[in-house]
Amino acid sequence: MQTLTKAERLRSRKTISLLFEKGKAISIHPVKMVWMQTANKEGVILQFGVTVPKKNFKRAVDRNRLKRQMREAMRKNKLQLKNFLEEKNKPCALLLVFTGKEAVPYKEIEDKIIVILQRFISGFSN
RNA sequence: AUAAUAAACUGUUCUGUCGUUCUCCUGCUUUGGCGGGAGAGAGGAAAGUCCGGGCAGCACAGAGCGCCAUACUUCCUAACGGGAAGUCUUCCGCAGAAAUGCGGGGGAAGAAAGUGCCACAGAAAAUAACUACCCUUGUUUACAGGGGCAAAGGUGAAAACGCGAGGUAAAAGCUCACGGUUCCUGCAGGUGACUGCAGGAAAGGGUAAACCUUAUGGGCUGAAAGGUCAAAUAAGUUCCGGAAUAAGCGGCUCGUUUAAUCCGUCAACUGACGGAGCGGAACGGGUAGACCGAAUGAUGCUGCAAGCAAUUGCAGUACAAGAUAAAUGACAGAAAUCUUCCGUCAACUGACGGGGGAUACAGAACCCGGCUUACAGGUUUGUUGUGAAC
RNA sequence: GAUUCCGUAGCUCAGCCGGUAGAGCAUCACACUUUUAAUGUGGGGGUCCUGGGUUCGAAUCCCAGCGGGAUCA
Repeated sequence: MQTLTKAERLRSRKTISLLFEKGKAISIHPVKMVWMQTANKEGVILQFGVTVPKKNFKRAVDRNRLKRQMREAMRKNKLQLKNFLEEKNKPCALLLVFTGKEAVPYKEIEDKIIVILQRFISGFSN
């Protein structure tokens, strides 16, 4: 299912600030992913959020568009990750940060996110 | 016809797949959710946060001082530093010999209440006097002292009303004619700023986006305001109730008096049903949280009327986003508009076919009224240039 | 969402109640030295963020914009 429900979004301010403090990062230009394990309170195996710094993109329109594209790429490609995490029973929180200075086409964002997820899965096993 | 420029209006459409927020209907369920269907889902500037309000909390006897903002007139408005219509003045463009007219931009309380400042140059930058001119004293030319004057010279952004005549030792609004400026008075027009005419007075550089004076307005803070709840409660859902409710009085588990609402449908003079609201019971989530504030309003649209207009009144009609690490999207295809290239027809402009490119500025964050700024393409109007025809 | 400050030489900053824009470091040339560094002497380098306005005159005063920073749970 390529859905994206409210429970799958990372909404807690506390978790987000914790992620920036203690989370581990995987970076492939122009996207950086911060992740950490969480306690499985709500029965959700995976929570993620997206963010674009205001410093690099002044216009709200540009930021919103990049966030939508990243969210869309995640929505399409998260199924494999979800199954993997369910096998291990290790709930995780992810945060995707767009670190590039200029906007890139959607295709590139999607490819890079797929690479990041694969690296995350292979790195998590070890 | 075309190009430039200014203003106003407008702000691309459709289909497919997957997905998202809210509302309604519905199925399953461990009551937490999961699935299906339908509907609604960014702007003219949502932006900048430059003004003005609503709203909320706090403060508050009255007056004064201080601080901030505004400043021609009349009107509009909830209010405004906004808007409309005007007055005077100045600058730019065009027409014209000029007067003046048309279009556009700026300015206008007070410099005649007081204080300050005006570099360099210049005698002097605001109680003027260097050269020069005139009178006079020292024996005479020269030179020096005293006095008069402000016409001529040069400096400067700016030099003490302009010009002519009279006048004088030499001069000077010192006097007079003409002209200009400011103020006062009267008359006429206008709601008014102001304009015209007549009379009188005065000589006074600039600067208030220097201090300031006058008038008017402003209590302070800002939704991160503020409120309810938070380890068993709030919101919500389901079921039940019909005076269970509210206020006052009486020491008060109760009694008594008064009041007992609003909306919709059906019936018909007083009821029934449903909902809001009220009471009770059960269930009931998260934890930097939930809910209220918070989506019916100075609201939009249409028509009529008043007004030059901004705007206002009346009637009808509509309900039109509500997110919160923050929804309204991603991808693909087609159409439309603009532009460019090639080919054909045709003949200097277009038609047809094909290929390429572009479709802006920009994302609600409590809500309104303005202002400012950004903006592809299109439409309309004004001005100017060029070309053609008459 | 709200409040507030700043923008001047390549860099860090003065100058900000108006009158020709400066300092330190850097850079260039010369001297000193066998050479380099250090030192000394001299020089160059500025749309004072942009546009408009007030004024005789604006980096400075006023208005609008652009860019950057800080604070408020």
